[in-house]
Amino acid sequence: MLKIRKGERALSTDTTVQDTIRASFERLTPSERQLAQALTSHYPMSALGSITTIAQQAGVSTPTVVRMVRKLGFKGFPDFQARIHEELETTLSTPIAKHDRWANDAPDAHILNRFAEATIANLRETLSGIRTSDFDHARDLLKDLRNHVYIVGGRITKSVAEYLFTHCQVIRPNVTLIAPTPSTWPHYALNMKAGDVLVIFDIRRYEREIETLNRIAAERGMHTILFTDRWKSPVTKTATVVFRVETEVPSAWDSSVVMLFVVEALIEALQSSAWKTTRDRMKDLEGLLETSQLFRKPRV
Amino acid sequence: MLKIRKGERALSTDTTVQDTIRASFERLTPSERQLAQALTSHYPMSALGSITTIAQQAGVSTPTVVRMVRKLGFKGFPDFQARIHEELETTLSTPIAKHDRWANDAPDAHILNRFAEATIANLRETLSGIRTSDFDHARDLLKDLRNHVYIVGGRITKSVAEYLFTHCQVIRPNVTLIAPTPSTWPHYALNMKAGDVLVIFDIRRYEREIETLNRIAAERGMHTILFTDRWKSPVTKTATVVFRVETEVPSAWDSSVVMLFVVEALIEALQSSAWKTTRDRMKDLEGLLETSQLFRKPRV
DNA sequence: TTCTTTCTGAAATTAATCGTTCAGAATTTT
DNA sequence: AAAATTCTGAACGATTAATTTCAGAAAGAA
Repeated sequence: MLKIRKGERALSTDTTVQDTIRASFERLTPSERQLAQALTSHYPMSALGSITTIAQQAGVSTPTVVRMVRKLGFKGFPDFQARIHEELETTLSTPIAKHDRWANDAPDAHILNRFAEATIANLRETLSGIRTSDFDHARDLLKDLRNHVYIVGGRITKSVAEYLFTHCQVIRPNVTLIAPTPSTWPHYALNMKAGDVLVIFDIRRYEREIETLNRIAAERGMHTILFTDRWKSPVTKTATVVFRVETEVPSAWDSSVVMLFVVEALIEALQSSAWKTTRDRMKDLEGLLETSQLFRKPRV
Repeated sequence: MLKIRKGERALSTDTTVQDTIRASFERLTPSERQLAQALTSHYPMSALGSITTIAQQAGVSTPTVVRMVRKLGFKGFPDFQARIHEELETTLSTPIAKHDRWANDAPDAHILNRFAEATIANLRETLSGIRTSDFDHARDLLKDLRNHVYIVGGRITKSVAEYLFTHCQVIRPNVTLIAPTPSTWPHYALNMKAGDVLVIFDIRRYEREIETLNRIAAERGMHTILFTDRWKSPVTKTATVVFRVETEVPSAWDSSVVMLFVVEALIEALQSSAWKTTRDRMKDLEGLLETSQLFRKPRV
C-alpha cells in the first residue's frame, strides 16, 4: 500500500483512515489499541470531535492520540482529522455506496458476516410471526403477582431460561427456576396451583419429560408460555401463548439469539408495565449488592 | 443511535441545520448570505473544518461566521458545529434499516419493534468494531486442546457464560465453568497454568473480583478473552482479545443479545475448524443421550 | 532480583481557535 | 450632499486545542 502524504493529499480512493488504523494495529501499544478500537467502532463519528473529546471517549490521554496518529503516518492530529473529513466528503456524496458494512476487512464469507445475515433474517421472520396481542398477553400473565411463575428449559435452552429467571427475580416475587433434571420435577409440581404460569423453553430435540410437565400444569389449570422453534414442540397444542422463534444459522447448532431477543423484550414490557412495583425492588437490590460488596460502582 | 450529548439540546428530529439556514436566509446580510450559500452547497462537508477554514472557503471573515450562527440561534460556533456532528451521527448510523416492517400489526412504538431497531443497530456497530483477526485469534486459543479453558460470568452474564460452556463441553475436553461466586475462585485458580485460557464476561457494574481473577490469570501466563460493553471493563487492558459488544436498548437493562450472537459465531468457528475432533465427540454424546433416555428423537 | 527499555499521562508549552471590539466602508435615510 | 445606519473585517485578547516534555509505571531482559 503506497501512501501519498505531502502537499496535495491525493487520498487514494480505496484506503480509508480506518483501513490504515487496522493495518497498523499490530504495531500499536496497548493504550493505542484501545484508542484504535474506540475510533473504529463508531467510525467515523467517533473521530469528529476535538482531540480531547476523542481521548476521553477512548479512555486514554491526549498524548496517546498524538503518538498514534503520528505512528500511522499523519503529520499530526489536525492532519489526521482533515483526512477523515475528506473521506467523509466522498462517502457522503456517494449515497448508498456501502451501507451494508459488516465486519470490517472481511469478505462476505467470514462466519461473523454469514451469521449476521442469518440472524437478522431470523429476527425478521420471527417478528412477523408474533402477534403483539399474544406478546401483551404473555406480559400480563407474568405481571400478575398472585400467580407463581415457573421457568423451565432444556439442555441448551436452560441458559435462556436462567436469563429470564434472573431478571424476573428482580421484577417480582414468586419466581422459580426449575432445574433441567426431570427427576426433581415432581417436587416443584407439588406446589403448582391454578392460575400459576409455566414458561417453557423447548427447541428441537424436545424433551419428552417437558411434555409431561406441561400436561400436569394444564391439568392443574395453569397457563403455559412456550418458546419453541419452527418445528414446534409437542407442548404447542396446549400452551396459552406460543412464541415460535427462528433458530436456523449456518452452523451445526441452532441459534438462541432471537429467543433471547424475545425474552429481553418481554422482560422490558413486564418491567415497564409494573414500574412502580419494580422500582422499589431494584433499589432494594442495589442496597443489597452494595452491602455485600459484590459489585463496585459503575465507572461512568 | 439517538443520543443527546451535552446540555439539553434535544435536536428536533426532523429540522436539520441546513433547514435552519435556509429558513433564515432572508434575514441575513449580504456577506452572511454568501456564507450560507457556501455552507449549504456542499453540506455538511463544508461545515466540518474550523471556523477559519469555513470563513476562507466562503470568502468572508470569521466574525461574519460567528454573527451568522448566533443569528441562527446557536450559542456560538462550537455549538453550531456540535449540532452538525450529531446530525451526521444519526445520518450515518441509521442507514436504511427502517424500510422493513417488523411485527405485522404493530405500530413502530411497540416494544418489540423498538427492540428490533436497537438490536440491529447494536449488531451492526459491534460487528464493525470487531477485527476478524481478533475473532480468529480467540478461536485458535479455544481450539488448542492442550490448554484448559475457564469460563466466568457475572450476575447477569452468567447465562451467556453457561451457554458458551454447554457448547464448548461438547466440542472439546478440559472446559470449566467458574461459578459466579468469588469465594470459590481460589479453588479454580489452584489449577490454572500458563497457556490456559480464561474467558471473561464482564459488563457494566464490573465486578471487582473479576479484575482480581484476571490479574491472577495474567500472572500465571494465561490468555484472556474478554466480552465487555462499551464502557469497558477494567480487564480490558490486559486481555489478549477483547470483544466490545453494544448493549444499549430501550430498557432498564442492558441487552445480551449481541453478546450471545458473538458467542454463537465463536462456537461455530471453533467447531468447524476442528470438525474431525468434534464429530466423534458429538456422536458419543448422541449415544449417551439415547442411552439415558433424556431426549427423544427429533421429529423431523 | 536489578537493570534496561518501553509505555503512559500529568503538567507545561506552544499553537490555534473563537469571540469581541472598533474603525472604516457600504448602504440607506434625511 | 450630509448624516445616520448598517455592515464588514483587521486586530487584539480570552479561551481552548494540540504538542512537547518529563517523570513515574509497566513490561521485558540480563
